[in-house]
Amino acid sequence: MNIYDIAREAGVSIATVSRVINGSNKVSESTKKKVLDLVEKYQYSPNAFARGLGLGTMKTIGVLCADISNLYISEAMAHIEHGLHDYGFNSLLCCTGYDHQDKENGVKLLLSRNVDALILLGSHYTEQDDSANEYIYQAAKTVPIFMVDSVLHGENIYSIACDDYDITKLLAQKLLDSGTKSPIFLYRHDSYTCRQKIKAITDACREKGIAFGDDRVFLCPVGISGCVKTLKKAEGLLSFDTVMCDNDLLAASTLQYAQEKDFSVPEDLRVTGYDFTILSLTTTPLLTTIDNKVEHVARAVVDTLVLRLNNEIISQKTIFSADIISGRSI
Amino acid sequence: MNIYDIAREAGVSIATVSRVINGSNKVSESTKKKVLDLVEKYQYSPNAFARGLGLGTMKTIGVLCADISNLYISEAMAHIEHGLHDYGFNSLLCCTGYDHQDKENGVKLLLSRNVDALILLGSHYTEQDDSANEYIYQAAKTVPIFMVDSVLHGENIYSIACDDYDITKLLAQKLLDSGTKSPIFLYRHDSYTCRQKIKAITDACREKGIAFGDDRVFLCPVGISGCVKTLKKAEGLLSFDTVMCDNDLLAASTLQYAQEKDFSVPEDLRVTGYDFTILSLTTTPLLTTIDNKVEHVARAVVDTLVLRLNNEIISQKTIFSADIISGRSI
DNA sequence: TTGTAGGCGTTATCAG
DNA sequence: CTGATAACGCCTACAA
Repeated sequence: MNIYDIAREAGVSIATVSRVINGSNKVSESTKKKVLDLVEKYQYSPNAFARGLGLGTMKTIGVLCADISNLYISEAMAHIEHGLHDYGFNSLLCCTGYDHQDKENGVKLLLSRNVDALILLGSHYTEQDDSANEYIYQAAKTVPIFMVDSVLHGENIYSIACDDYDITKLLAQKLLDSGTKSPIFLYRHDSYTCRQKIKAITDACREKGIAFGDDRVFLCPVGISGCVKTLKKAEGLLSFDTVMCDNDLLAASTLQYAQEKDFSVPEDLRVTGYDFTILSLTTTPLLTTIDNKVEHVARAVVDTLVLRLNNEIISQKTIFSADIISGRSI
Repeated sequence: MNIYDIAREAGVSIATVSRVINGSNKVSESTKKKVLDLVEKYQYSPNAFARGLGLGTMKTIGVLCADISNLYISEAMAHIEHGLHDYGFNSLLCCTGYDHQDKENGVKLLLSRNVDALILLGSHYTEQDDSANEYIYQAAKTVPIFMVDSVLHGENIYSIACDDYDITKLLAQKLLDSGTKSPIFLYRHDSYTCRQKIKAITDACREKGIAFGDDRVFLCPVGISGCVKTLKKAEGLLSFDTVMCDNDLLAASTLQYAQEKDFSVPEDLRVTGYDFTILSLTTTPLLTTIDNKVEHVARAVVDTLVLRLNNEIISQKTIFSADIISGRSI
């Protein structure tokens, strides 16, 4: 069933049918009704590919993320999808994992699907070595790119994130002011925000005359057990009274470690998370964490994107300020 | 840059370019190289819409879910996306929420985008009143439909799920055999699996001569606080020594309630979750929960789908058996 | 091995 | 208000 079939049966031309479908007002009520009745009767719906070919768009946004099962990412995705949906856009999802080549392939793949824009969700898409970001600059020549939770400067690239440096520094200062003498930092994957956080903690420590070097930063293997193992190994290398984590899962894992060691939190060990996910509300004790405003960020991404696709002038960088959520873990 | 541009510059016809692009072997090495060089030079990639129009497919699978930020759903989605990706399919995601009309609209929307198949992810897509499932039967006339975690019988509809009834009954029996006298059940949204679980608990209780009626089944409002409130209200209505939950989040929330009331788990109150999500591993005590094999299910969905699209004969119903994961909450 | 030409189903631009 | 027709860009018989 295509537009010709409808046109034939209605006794009109395909142009008229098209007009009716697309709500042109230059159609008489009688013919409009005739056509709409047939559309209803046959449940006709125009072929999306043909339409896409003609219009040059299928109103689809490509969304890349490293891992949709990540708590923060999936929540961000929920908001983004919802927002895009409201504007009539669909989301083509591509989970790339953390490998650089796979990310590059993911971008290429979505571009080959003629998406209208690309959202790079999560701070794993900005590499420290800027030449590794070349594929993003290249992609930006084809469609506008929206970086969520990382900042990258370039034409047709828009960044929406939180002030992770500021809030982490504030949190570190708060910890140092209230008794922390020897913090360590845990992360699972390198990322833009991760680097910001490490820098913030380093700066806060320096200002208080406390040592914080690379030796106090630990990369954890996968899983809760990976984190626990890392902490046990760390014990042998240095002493620590505070564990600041790149995300809530690492923090929750640290709580499990504390339990195993029979440390009480926060008396024996202080722990902080990040992202203010549901995990921070279900642990014992509740986690002190950072609310990085996933909903605001998501809304900003969608709004910015839609404006950009309407060729309006928009800001290349939007930064929200995060909040410290006080749990019972510090 | 389109196929004509490439053809012109290469001094060949578009047919030849097309052959090269699509890896036909009936092209001489020299012309192949000439074309590929230009493809590389201009980074040419065929227009996906035109291709889709001609071939009748863009190798896209529509995936509907109620809420991608749900822990179980997002994990399932991660596996499904990954599997589809490996087979060269892309995932068009649509989060519908729990409202019936929105689900129906979601299906219609994805169908209008000419997806090759539809995955209905999560047990919220099968309504008790079968006439409410009519939209699914209708959709199945257009594309094959894959129900994940719920079972629906119909032409071109394929169901992949776990034996939620069996495992829940087993869990309930285990509880009843080890001291539980007055269980209650908590859920957040009605669903196929939810109904299975209630039935299983009811049957297990009846067999032990224990009362379990509708008065022991509670619908919780949103959030941890919603669950806590529900439990506090329940206290006034009846007594209970065990809280069986429709998912881990409700179980984790119940632990928070227990903490507030200064109940120790499992001595004063026993709690069980469902889905074996990360939550069950980060609470104190660890949750006893059900592993409903998200990875197996996801793999089966993808494999079944791909076979079906290759017109192979496949089973309409695949059921995995779930496992009880022993935590410390019972 | 290569080229020609038709078809995929719309939308949009002109005429009328 | 309506219709004829040209794009849109690709794939693929069929011919050469």
